[in-house]
Amino acid sequence: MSKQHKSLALIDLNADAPCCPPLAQSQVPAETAAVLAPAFKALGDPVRLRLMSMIASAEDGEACVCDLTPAFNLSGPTISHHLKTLREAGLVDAERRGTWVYYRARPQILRQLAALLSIEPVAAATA
Amino acid sequence: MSKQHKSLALIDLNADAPCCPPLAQSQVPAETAAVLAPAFKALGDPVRLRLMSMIASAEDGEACVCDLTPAFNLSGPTISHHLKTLREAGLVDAERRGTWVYYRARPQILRQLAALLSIEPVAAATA
DNA sequence: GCCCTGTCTCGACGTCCGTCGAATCAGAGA
DNA sequence: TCTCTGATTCGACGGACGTCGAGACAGGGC
Repeated sequence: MSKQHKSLALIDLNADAPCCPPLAQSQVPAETAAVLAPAFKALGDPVRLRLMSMIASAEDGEACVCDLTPAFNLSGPTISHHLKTLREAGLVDAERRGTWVYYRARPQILRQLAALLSIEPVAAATA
Repeated sequence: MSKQHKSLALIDLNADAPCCPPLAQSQVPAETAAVLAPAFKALGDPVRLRLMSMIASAEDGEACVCDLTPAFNLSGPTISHHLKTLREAGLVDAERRGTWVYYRARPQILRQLAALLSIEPVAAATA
C-alpha cells in the first residue's frame, strides 16, 4: 500500500498526551494550525457547542440523537449535519445500536485543545 | 430589526475567573454558547490561530502588525481583516503607537475557553 | 412481507467568510 | 505643507456554511 499521504496526520488527535505546547508559549506551526483549527471551527457554532456539551456531560458518557434533537428548534437533518461536523472534526464518535444512534465525546482531543489554550502561571522551564 | 447588537454581554469575557464550568461537567446554556462560540470560531481559521499564537507568545507580550504580516503569504488587508476578527472576538487588544499598531493577547478569555474545554479529574468544589 | 420510526443523505437556497486591489486614514519627517 | 510608510476600510468575487424539505436507508414489530 502506498503512503496514504493523509497529509495532515502528523498530529495524532487521539493521543493521550497534549500534542503541542500552549499557544502562548511557542508559536503554533502552520501544519499544527491546519490540523487544530477545524476542531475550533467545529466548536465555533452555538448549536454545535451545546451539542458537544450535551454529549460530553451526558450521564453515561453518551447521548442519543433522539434526546439531542428536541433540545433545539431545528430540523432533524440540520442536527444530523451538525453532528456530522463534530464527527469529522474528531470531537465525537457515533455508534448505532438498533434503531438509535449514540454519540460519545473524545476526551483526548478536548484535552489537547484545552492544553493549547492554557495560560499557566508558567512554572516555566526557564531553561 | 438588527437588534443583534452586543446584547449578549451577560458573560464577562474579561473576568479573571472562569465564567462557567467545564463543558463536560454541565450543559452549556444557549446564552453562554452564543457568547463563547464566536471566540472558538475566531480560532477556527489556521491563519488566525497562528496570529493568535504569535501575539500571545511574543517577547514583550505584544506584536507589531509589521512583524505579523510578512509571516504569511497573504495581503496586508487580509491580515488586517483577520486581526479585526480576533479583536471583535475579544481575543486581542490593539494599540497604536506612532506609526505602528501593536496587538496584545487577552489572557482572561483564553483561560475561560481553556477552562470550558478542560476535562479535569475534577478537583472540583468537592468541598 | 409490510409498515413505522429514527437517522442520514441529497439538492437547493440565502447568507457569511476569506481573499484581493484600490482607496483612505494616521503619523513621522523633511 | 507635502510626501512617504504603515495600517485599515471599502467593494467585489468565489467558495463555504447553516438551514430546510424530500427522499433514502436501517431496524424493529406486526
